[in-house]
Amino acid sequence: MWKAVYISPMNEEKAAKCLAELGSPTRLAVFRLLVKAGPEGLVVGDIQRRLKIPASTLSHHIARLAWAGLVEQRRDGRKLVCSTRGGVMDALVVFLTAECCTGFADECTETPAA
Amino acid sequence: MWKAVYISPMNEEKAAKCLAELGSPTRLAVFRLLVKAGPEGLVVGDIQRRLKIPASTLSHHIARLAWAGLVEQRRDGRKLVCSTRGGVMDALVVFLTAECCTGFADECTETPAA
DNA sequence: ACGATATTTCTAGAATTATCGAAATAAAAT
DNA sequence: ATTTTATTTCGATAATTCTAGAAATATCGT
Repeated sequence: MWKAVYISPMNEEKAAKCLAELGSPTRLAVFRLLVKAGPEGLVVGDIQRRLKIPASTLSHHIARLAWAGLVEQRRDGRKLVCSTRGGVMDALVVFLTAECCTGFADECTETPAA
Repeated sequence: MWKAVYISPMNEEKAAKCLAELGSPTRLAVFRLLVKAGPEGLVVGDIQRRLKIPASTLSHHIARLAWAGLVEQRRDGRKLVCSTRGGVMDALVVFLTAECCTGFADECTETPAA
């Protein structure tokens, strides 16, 4: 089955921004949790309980993911639901595939045996 | 045409490392130059001339890319040839696609019209 | 209005990173 | 041997980022 999806525009600058933000192990963990959670997202407190990091630290990291456009937040009462922003990660993957992959993967120095 | 390629193993920790290193605009630019250059690679001095950054700064960034396993260097006389390490970027893209993409790209908040 | 809950903002110290000139190293050319 | 070319390592400074406690804000339930 095929599906038409909108991939948000990506360029080198935006890509670097996304890559840098995802480059923090903590933020990558947060982001992966949100991906698994799907469009319904996760409440900040749930993320905190799962990753066991102080609220202020987590808030900082979520803010950065949001700043990079990777995550969005919507308020639901006193809870803040976080979810990934559709299309951005897809765009990043498309960008990396087109601009940063060689297609020469088998010229790798690391052998499958190793 | 299909081609069998070896994709080096990837995990969250390694992915974060690669993402962080590629997250620097300068390093992303270096890496893209090397991708375009292909398996033959580029001499450090050539990269320096193209990007116009001081040698010591460039050396630092290349060292980080190498540390993350994204780039390798081989000596050719007094020149150092840099090239991307095959399979790593491919592995990163595979990882991101499998672990960080939702498949819900069209739930994007940003409309194509905008 | 008050207390409880959810989350952010403020603040600051510690750690990391970026930048680049100067000195050091390595290999080639003379 | 000395000089020239190519690149790295060193060292110092500036800037950024991480971390987390304390205080502030916002919302809900009573």
